[in-house]
Amino acid sequence: MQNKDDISKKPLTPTMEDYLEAIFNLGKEKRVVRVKDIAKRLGVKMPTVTSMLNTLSKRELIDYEKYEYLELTEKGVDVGKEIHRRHHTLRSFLTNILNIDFKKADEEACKMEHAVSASTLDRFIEFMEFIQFCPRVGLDWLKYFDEYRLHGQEPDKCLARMKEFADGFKVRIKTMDEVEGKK
Amino acid sequence: MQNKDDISKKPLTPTMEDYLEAIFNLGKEKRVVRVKDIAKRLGVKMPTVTSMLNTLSKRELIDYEKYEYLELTEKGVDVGKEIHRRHHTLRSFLTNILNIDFKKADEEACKMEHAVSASTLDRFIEFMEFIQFCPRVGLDWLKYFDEYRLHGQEPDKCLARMKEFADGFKVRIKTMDEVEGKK
DNA sequence: AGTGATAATTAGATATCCCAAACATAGTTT
DNA sequence: AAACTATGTTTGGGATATCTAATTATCACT
Repeated sequence: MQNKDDISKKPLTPTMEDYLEAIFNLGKEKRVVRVKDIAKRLGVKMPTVTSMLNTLSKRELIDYEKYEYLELTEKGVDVGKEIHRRHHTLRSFLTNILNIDFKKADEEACKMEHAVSASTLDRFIEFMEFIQFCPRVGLDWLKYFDEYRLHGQEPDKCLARMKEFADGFKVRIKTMDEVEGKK
Repeated sequence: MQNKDDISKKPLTPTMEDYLEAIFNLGKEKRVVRVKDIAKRLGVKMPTVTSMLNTLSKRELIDYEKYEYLELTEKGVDVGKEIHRRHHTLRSFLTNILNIDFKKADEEACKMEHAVSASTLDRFIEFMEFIQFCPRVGLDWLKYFDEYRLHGQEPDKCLARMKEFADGFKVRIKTMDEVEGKK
């Protein structure tokens, strides 16, 4: 009993998290999850997968009998889903905000997902929501980031962009006033 | 010779990077870098440090003879400096943009620094510069992020904040026009 | 110079994660 | 059903990074 408790308290390694995420994703994509597919997805060989499956099974994160189909337990699903959420969020930040190409963003999100706590991840989400919704700077604003990146902050251009930006802003506010029927 | 080349090509592990960063930082803080200090900084025991020093020495990242003072080689300095740069940049993003408290930001930056490539890091830097300098949304803008986080996007408040924001914007543009002596 | 405290190293063990080679099972084809 | 092919597992071993306990070196002080 002591034993069991210890196991459930021991934190998962990043590697374990990767396996659980992969199994979670494969489970959605295919009828059954195969050792071969996990190996391919994670870039490791099959024996490595088998041994990790034994570890995850001992930790009660998957149901697994050798040569049989495998399934995540409830606990395993929770972890898999959470890691997937982190991956998706971070990749979204890297592609949509920083404008990094998908492949690279995906790779780096995969490493970052183990470094970032749930609460920090929530901040990322809030920040992205903020940019999109309120104040209505909106995604257009990020176009200026693109220009900034490509042309630098040459004062003239910067000023011109600022005006354009402020004008668009006024129009939006006016529109919203009308829509909401307020002064 | 083959051997040497192989060593120089093998990528550094995240752990090695942590040691190099720690040594780099300690080198700036103290006259000499001690095993004890590295151990304390990284939260490991001294024998662990000794064995890593041997590894780093073989890799020609530090100059090290047992019981003697140790120093980073040129190569080691490069790595240490780069990791420090990543750490600093990511922590700055987490504290200044996402408004995460220093301690937590520092911890997570320490893990993130190994996940992020140099080019992605550059994007983080550019993004932070963009927010500060051009278009002059500026750091004030981030105050609205705070409010957003705390109060959510209630339409009324959001509109009010938008107006405030646009007004501040006009003033700034006017000021800049005058400063730059343009129409 | 001798001694005691502090620092550093060696020795030996453990845990994690990975592999290749050999073996075993399951599935498919003839 | 026998043989062949896919897939999965076991065995045994290597690399990395960590620890404790025991040993050795260095430093500072009297």
